Amino acid sequence: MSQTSYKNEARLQAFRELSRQIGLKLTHQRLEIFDVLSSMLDHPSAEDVFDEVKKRIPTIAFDTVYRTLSLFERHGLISKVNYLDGRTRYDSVTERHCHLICTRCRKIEDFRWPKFDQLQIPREARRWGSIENKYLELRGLCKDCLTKDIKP
Amino acid sequence: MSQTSYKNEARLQAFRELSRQIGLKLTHQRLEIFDVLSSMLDHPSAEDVFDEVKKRIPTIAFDTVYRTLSLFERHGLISKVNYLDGRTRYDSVTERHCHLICTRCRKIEDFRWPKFDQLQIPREARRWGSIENKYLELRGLCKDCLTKDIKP
DNA sequence: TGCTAAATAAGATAGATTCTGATTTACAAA
DNA sequence: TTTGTAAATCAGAATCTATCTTATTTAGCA
Repeated sequence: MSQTSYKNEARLQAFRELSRQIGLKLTHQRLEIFDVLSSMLDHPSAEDVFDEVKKRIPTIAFDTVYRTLSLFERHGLISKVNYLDGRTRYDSVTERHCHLICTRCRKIEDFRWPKFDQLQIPREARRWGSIENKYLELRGLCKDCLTKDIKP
Repeated sequence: MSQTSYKNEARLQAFRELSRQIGLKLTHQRLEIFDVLSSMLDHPSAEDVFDEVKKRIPTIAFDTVYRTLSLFERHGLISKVNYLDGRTRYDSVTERHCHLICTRCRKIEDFRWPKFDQLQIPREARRWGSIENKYLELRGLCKDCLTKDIKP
């Protein structure tokens, strides 16, 4: 029925497969939401995703997008960025990585840091309980904002 | 005028000194807010701090506490924890440390990890811009929640 | 093809954060 | 010490993100 040409058929196929394994129903909305997020590389908020999906499914409700992103994240199909500008931002990349965050323009970039990934968690932390996730943000000013800073 | 006996005179003295350097006015409210936060070791939210401060200054406005914590954080006098349960949580400890966060009971504990602090930031990240802050959370289940999990 | 549990739409609600405008206060300078 | 002024505070309203409710629709199975 939908005439959408998916931007990323391979990732979408993997998504279908994973959803089936997890037991999530494959609705038209979910496929579009995932496809839209995959094509947005700037870590959009739920509202940003909603605005894009709306172009494909005009009747979609914000709540559906919001709830669906949250669902995907809970099941590890996507990841989210915590940086507190009040709104959660999402990322279709789930491989281990951290984020470079510009505290001025709020741009978020993915970043891989194998040395950090390999670092063993100290015994003291392991005694605390069971650690399931390491979440790292590197914050500062991106190059653009730095140069703007010099000549404002 | 105030009969409050500050819990931590030494830290408060350092706070006064730093405030002066930064150019922040030393109001009765600010001193109480800082002192209250220093005495709370469980990473309280703005509202938690407000509830405590209210016992000392019954007329204080929530907005004042909220804005003041935000101000302190911006100037590095205190730090904040990002974990998304919707509300920001604060910490009077500003020395480099990271957080152990229980995703079930939402308890937050400070944790020092020198090996991580010493890790050099890769060139790729330094090219991105100027990194001013490394923010790390270790998330999982604390011992209490783990044992509850076994016998519910 | 029909059944049923799950998903969606739409709008209301909750809850955290921020803003506005009037009043008060810290602190510097006279 | 007194006074002037910019900054801080109070009180409550407004905003904005996130969540809930209920009726309707749909995916996936028998």
